[in-house]
Amino acid sequence: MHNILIRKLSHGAELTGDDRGRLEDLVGRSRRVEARSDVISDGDIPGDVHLILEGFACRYKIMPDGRRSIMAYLVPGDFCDLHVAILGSMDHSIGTMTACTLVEIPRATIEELSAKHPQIMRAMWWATLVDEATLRHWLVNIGRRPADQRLAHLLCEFYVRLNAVGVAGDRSYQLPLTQEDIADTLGISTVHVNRVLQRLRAKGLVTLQSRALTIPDYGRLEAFADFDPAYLHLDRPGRREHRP
Amino acid sequence: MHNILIRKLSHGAELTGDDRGRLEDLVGRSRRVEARSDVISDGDIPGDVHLILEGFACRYKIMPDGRRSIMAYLVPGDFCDLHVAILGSMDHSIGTMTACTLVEIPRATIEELSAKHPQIMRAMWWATLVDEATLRHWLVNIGRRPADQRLAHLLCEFYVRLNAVGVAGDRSYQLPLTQEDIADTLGISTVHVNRVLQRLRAKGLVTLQSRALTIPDYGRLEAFADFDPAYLHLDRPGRREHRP
DNA sequence: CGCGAACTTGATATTTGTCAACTAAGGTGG
DNA sequence: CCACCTTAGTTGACAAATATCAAGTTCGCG
Repeated sequence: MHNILIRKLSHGAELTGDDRGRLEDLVGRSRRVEARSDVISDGDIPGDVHLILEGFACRYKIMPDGRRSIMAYLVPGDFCDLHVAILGSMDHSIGTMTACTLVEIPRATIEELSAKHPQIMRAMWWATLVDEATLRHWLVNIGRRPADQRLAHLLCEFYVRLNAVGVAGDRSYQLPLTQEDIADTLGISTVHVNRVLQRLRAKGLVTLQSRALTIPDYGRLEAFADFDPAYLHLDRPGRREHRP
Repeated sequence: MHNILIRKLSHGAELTGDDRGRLEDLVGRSRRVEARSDVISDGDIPGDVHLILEGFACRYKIMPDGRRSIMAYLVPGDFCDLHVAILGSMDHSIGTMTACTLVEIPRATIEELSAKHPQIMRAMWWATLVDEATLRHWLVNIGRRPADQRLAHLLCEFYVRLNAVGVAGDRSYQLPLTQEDIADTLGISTVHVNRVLQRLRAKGLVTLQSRALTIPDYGRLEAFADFDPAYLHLDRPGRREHRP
């Protein structure tokens, strides 16, 4: 059941057979969370580390004036709160976009794994580093690109990440976000998202209707957005495995 | 000589005497880098991990159109490129603001430490997590706050971080940044930085002349910026140690 | 003293935000 | 199956924030 976890961590370090065995024996409770609800809230000190098995979620923070800022999206295989195992309490919330299935791994298990299985700790550290690289790219994206490129960049990132976990088609994927979600991600207003989206449509770069995003020519979108997937550290550069 | 490293890592994990001994024996070459030059460049695969002993540096990236984005500042005790030990090549550059003294720790040493000293690896992981939390806060700052609050927030962060490493005064510190640096950090134009700075001055929140920043009333600046230093995970919440 | 970099200022253009109304879509109960 | 109702998406007019350009001015330094 945790193939997805092993697959993810294998990217980050050379796991031994023992490491893998240990990970396979991990039987966290699995938990179902409905769409548009919180998995963990700002200030919580969760006793378990949550891993997404299925669904689509985000990290977000509500500011004192009520505005929301979305700082990351989480797809299957991503950890929600690995950092609390080390850092203490949550300084933001995790909310679902779609219904999600999560595994809850007791914090003590993480502690034990990291004490006794250096390669597993290393792989988790690696996962943290990839998240950090992603955040740096988001910062560049929001800080120095105009709204239309920002949006295009986000859509490219989704395309690559969703393909990597096998939940996207050849030139389209399900994007369970409202325009308000996108606005809170890119730091622009909802109305502006709407207009920018129309501009991208007019340029023939994307189509988005009833949560289905289509990219007629991915290369063109990538060029427009100045997107380079290297920072995601997914090894399949294209989208599907090579099958002879 | 590496007191500063031990001090930093001690925040992140319970180091054993053996761990500390191992860290004390670390004699990396020390390297001097002049102001306004690159320590490591985008695309490099450094053989050493660099740690700042003294001085002030930043992570930045140049975009295809020549614009620059500054994604982080580094002060004494910070790692420049811990991630390349795990991740591969640099996806951004490190540049100095002032002259800096760095230690170069061979990548192999880091590998060995992380294989044999779980607490040290854990502490380095912790350092990564703090950097990540900082990036999330920067993202919120840039994405959802107006320019004057953004700048105030940045100045608060410097105040707390510089105090924690003992290079700031009671209500002032040296800020070796030009207005252009600040612009590239906050994602606004240089001219706008100038105007916003004047507004902060007019409100009596800060003074900045010839690289010296003064904060007459830190509490007021903090409130204005909606700044909460918790994400930095430095234990001294105020600024100087309690001396009876 | 002079030179270059950093800072400052004003005028103007562009991007983005806000407000308010309206339309379309999806879900629910009758 | 339809009427209704709520939420998401769309539009226009206007306001505010920020960018750009161009011309000074000041500052630090050789």
